[in-house]
Amino acid sequence: MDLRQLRYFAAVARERNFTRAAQILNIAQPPLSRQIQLLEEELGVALIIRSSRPIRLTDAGRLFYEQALQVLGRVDQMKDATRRVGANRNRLLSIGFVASTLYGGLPLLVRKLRQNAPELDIQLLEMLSIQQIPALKEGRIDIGFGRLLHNDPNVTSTVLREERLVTALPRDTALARETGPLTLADLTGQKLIVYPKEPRPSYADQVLALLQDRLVQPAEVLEVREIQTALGLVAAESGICIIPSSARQMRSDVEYRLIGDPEALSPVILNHRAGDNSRYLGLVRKLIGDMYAENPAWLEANNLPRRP
Amino acid sequence: MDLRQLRYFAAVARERNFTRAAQILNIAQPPLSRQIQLLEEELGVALIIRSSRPIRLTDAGRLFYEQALQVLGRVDQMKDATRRVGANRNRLLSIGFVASTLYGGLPLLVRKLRQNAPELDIQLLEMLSIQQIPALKEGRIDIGFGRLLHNDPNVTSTVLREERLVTALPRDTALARETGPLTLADLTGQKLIVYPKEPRPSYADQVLALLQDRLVQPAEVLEVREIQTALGLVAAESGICIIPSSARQMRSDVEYRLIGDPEALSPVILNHRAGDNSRYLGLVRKLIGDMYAENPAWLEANNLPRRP
DNA sequence: CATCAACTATACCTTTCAGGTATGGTTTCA
DNA sequence: TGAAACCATACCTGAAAGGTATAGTTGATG
Repeated sequence: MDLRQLRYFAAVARERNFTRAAQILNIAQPPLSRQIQLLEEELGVALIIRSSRPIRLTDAGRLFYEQALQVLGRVDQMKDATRRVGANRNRLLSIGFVASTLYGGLPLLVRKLRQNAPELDIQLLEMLSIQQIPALKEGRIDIGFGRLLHNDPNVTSTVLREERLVTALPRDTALARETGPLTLADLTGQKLIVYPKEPRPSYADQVLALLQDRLVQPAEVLEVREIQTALGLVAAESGICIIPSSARQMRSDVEYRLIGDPEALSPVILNHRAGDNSRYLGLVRKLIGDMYAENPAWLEANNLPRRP
Repeated sequence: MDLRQLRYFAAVARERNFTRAAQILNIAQPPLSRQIQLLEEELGVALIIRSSRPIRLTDAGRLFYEQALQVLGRVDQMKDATRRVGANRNRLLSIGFVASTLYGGLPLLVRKLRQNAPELDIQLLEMLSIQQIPALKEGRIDIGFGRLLHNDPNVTSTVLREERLVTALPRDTALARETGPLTLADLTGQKLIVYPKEPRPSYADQVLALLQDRLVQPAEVLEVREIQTALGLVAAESGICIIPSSARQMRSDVEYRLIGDPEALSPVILNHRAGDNSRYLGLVRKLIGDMYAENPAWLEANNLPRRP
């Protein structure tokens, strides 16, 4: 399979006609026919129903068509972005982040970065904590914001803050009617939703370890792929979920209650390559320090007293 | 450019060594070298710094590397999904939706669909109202949930409900301290954020027309790409935004106030191909009817009295 | 129902280009 | 400085993309 075949297929799918598609592609009809056949053979799936005029797509073909358009669009964007960075001599700063840090200061940091270094091309990539390590080592990202400590000597980690945890609860439930913080023990017998399901170890393991250390037994544990799914299930009254405090902002139709236990914390960790002394990393560190020095409301609400 | 070149580049970028990458790819080093050169020529950008051992990537090369991995991953998923639909004889139902319908019943509809038709492979595709029309006509999607009426005779639209609008306001502002509904006239002189910026016409034009009909003049109009961006800016106190009522759930760190003017409504529209009498469309209609007949809290809170 | 135009598949041929081997040039390290 | 490792260039081969010609299929029309 290659991009050429995707382009060919998209043209046929759009036109519903091999002959016209071939004209548009500026090739002859028989090689177009053969390329589509090769594609179908590789996939082992019929994409086109040829015993009708105009031809029709199978369900698999319809799915493939939409996906092919998306991939081709992605490739075009990729070319544009690469040319932009290369042609303008822009410097690239790639930032990996776990979804739950999106509401905990990251947007503000990016805005300040853009103000302080307008020549920077900033690429934001959502990825799990454990995925940031190889990405840093391979140079795919320059810094990562995660929540999991690791022991790779090639990657340096700085705990920026310890963020408090909250329980996300369906509305109109007994726990939701409590007004003060809950304890981990209060969660005994609840149906617990954890994320991310894989790869492991992940934030899910942090939550489960926290409960186990307190000998708290949930009624059931449901593992899901990502935090948005988890919160959606909470909203649908399918269970409760423990999330970092700042991630409350992600969803307004559930209740959130702080967890009062002192160990109910999740670190926000800055990862970068060991020995990296690039000036943009220095700038990032400075901007984070400035942000924390302002001690804004969002920082105070979600975290322990700031480390010196 | 083709996928082969992306795979080759990713191997070189990973290994930092043409010779080793060639071994891994099971080809000889010189053709690998040449393919990378062809890629660089096509892009017009140097991706690799060869005057160092190990070789290094340029910034453009680093960006390209990460993007290439993502595209290759997407292609693998696409193959898997296509094979799954084709091999299992699953039927495919593709649903296009605007982001703001995500909290207005769509997840529940999808869940009910899955229960009622387990043989269905459901593809959810976020796309703007105006993009749903060609997607329906081309068979890329089967149904669409949008908010814009159109006049294409090949696409049938059904207004499911008229959803009330709310103003999203930064916290601790004068308007946010009002407790009852606002009027459109109350928004005079505010800095207004509208979305989506393009393509037009869009929901942004609906909002602007509403204000103009009431001769309401915002201080400024800021156009952004999508609702999440808009709400983020509201949270950052950069302005206010008019959104459909159910989309309140998307963000909890801003205030929302209903707009009391009777014309402050946004239709939720079901689009499908004219004459489409497939049984899944019938099932969707039935399930929607059932959902509305239950008159759940979310429906009552956000909408006008249900149509018969 | 038969015919015909439009369209897709198959057969065979030509051209292009991907990949191979051999060798030259460059970088790094002892 | 020399040698090893590694990347680039040159030239060759064969695989595959694309071409023309023709056979087979569908659907509309009389």
